[in-house]
Amino acid sequence: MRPSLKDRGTLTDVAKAVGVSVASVSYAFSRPDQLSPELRERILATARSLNYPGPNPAARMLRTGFAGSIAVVYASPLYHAFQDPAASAFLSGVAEGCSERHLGLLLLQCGEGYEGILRRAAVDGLIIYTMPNDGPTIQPVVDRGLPMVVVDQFLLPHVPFVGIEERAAARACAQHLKDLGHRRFGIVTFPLHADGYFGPIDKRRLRKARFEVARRRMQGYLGVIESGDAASSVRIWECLRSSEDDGRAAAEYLLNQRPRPTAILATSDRLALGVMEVARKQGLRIPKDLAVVGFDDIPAAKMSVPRLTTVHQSFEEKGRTAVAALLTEKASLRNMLPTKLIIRRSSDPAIADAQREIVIGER
Amino acid sequence: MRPSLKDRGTLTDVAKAVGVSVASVSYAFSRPDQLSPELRERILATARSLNYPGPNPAARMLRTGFAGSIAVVYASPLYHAFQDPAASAFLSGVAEGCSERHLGLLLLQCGEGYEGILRRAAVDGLIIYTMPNDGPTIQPVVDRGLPMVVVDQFLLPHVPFVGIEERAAARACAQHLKDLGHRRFGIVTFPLHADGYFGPIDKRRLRKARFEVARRRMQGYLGVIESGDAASSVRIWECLRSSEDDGRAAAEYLLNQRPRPTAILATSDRLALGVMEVARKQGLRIPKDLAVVGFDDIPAAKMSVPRLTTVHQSFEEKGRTAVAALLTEKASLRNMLPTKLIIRRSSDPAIADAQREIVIGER
DNA sequence: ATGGGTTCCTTAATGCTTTAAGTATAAAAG
DNA sequence: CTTTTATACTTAAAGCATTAAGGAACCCAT
Repeated sequence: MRPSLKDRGTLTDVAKAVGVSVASVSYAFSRPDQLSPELRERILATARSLNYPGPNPAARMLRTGFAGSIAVVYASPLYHAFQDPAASAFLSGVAEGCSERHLGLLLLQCGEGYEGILRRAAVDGLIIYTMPNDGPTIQPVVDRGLPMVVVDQFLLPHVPFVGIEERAAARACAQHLKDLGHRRFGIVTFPLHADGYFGPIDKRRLRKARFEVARRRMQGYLGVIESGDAASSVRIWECLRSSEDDGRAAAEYLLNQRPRPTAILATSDRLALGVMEVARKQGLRIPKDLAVVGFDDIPAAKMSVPRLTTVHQSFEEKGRTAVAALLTEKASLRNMLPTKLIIRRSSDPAIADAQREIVIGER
Repeated sequence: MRPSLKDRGTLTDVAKAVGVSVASVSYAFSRPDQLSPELRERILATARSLNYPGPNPAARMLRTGFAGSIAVVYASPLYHAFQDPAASAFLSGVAEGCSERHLGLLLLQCGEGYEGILRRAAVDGLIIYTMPNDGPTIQPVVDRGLPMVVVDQFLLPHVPFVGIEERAAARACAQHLKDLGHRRFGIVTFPLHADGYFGPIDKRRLRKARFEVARRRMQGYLGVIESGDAASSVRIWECLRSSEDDGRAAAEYLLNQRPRPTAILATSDRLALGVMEVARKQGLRIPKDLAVVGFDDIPAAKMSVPRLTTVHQSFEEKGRTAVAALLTEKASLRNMLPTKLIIRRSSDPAIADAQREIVIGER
């Protein structure tokens, strides 16, 4: 039988068995330079024979105040993070940052029932990712007083932020379509609120939006669409999640409006891909009958037919930056990463297939 | 300025300020039923005004012996886990299991330089995922005496295992191809050893393989290929990773052998997809000139052209099962999940496009 | 008035380690 | 032979909380 944790001794037991002080045993494990090699080996050998599992992590942490890992706090169910390409890429970047520094990466969900673990998690810092702006949810986390960073969401006072210029990027998308002559728009967005609603929405719901990223992208789109003198129309559909399925549902609504929109802006590529699928099924030619623009430039965006016009941003870089900002004493409060508008065939008939894409905003 | 952790007090300080015992303060935070609502509110209010961040997780853990999270130990660089569809799906299942039970999920990398964090990580259990059988790497982890589960790798004594019948599933793939008349085979596998080699390999390297999953799948393939009286040939290429790129490299080698193999078995779908790409570029028709079979049935397998014949397994289920096995007192030592051979067009010309697939081994 | 049951709070033991500072001994320097 | 320096180990003081068991005060029924 594998010896269980309970049968095992402590530093003190090992010290007694060897006949040295506990300090020596501690040094044997964590500071070899403080001991003669012989004594160290004797201690480690005795430890092995006593099935001593090594210094208790909790006691060590209590003493040193250092946990050796950082947490990412995620608003949606945790397993979504592994299914959504954007979240997945972000976590990939965070993981890279953690690995480099030999830190563990703790994934935490927040929401009702999870306050306990959020308060008790043994970590050295927190990366808060895309949480809605609902006071109570985040308060226990903030109260811990741990180093924090917020990513792709509303700001917290004195907490470094990592993200992109959402509004400007969204404006570029809308402007691109407007320049092509479009005047009747449809917008598909992932949730603005965490209330489980999906369907068409009005301006009021928009103004009170709790999810900052969605709110800003909408502001960007609408700012452009509603500016200028040319008459323009816009319909908005809010989804429950950011998936192709949700995009399909949105398209069913938007494409049945009369007059039909000639261009659809989606706050994510997955939504846009769902829209394109329905459009194609309805016999619409993209981009001739309908222009579609996504957001994020996930890998699938350049493999769709036609290729999807979208805003490129690097989620991996975002993850790495978040870790760096978390661990830097005097990190900048605003860490804005660059974006580029990538014009592909789904919006612009002038893009030949050989040309593939035009990049705007490259550095 | 946000108050930092250092300025903050302890349970004792709060107790003194309120004029009660530390026990009462502790109860105020973790066992409300032990206190009158009035006293509890008074304590919490004082705690807030003192900027007390709540019970210290390390101290609590030291006392209770419970960390509130479990770890997944991953052999490759952590960020690979977010890029590989199989690993990602597995973690998704683990995440689901953790969320359900309100546990945190700690991602740990193993390998040189990571012994420290592996020994010190504050968790209640460990899920060991696809580690190679290289004694020293895993020993410090095993020595901790924490509850463990191994997944998709070699067995450890008295440690529950979660996985599939690798050999049988691989046999089914090879048999399927043999039944179709194939006699000249190519095999593409992800690493058998952790030594960074890639290229053609011989039987000796195969026998000493350190990665159990690859070893078993190869045994399954070869057992079928080399049985019976009909003369058959086989060439094997070992890759550095399990990516489309690696599959392409393998195909460059295998498809240039003369006589050319008529069927290629890949230990993962990503490898198989890479192979198909190169085959197509070389003007080979699949499945007419070359049959290709993958493994895992990742989402991309049914979207490729032609669709990919493969072995279906549920990684999500594997993740959920692993968590359950880890947390169950008397978990079975062998938790074998079902697989199905999914025959699609990439191997079988008889599969019409409308038919899509034949499933063998469904329960 | 007595006994039993609650409710609310306190006592006190315990969990296990890290590390600055100190001591003893031996080796090197003067 | 004394003094300095280095090495090897020990002393002892934190670090912060949980929880079983105990006690005081009160209520209710008999």
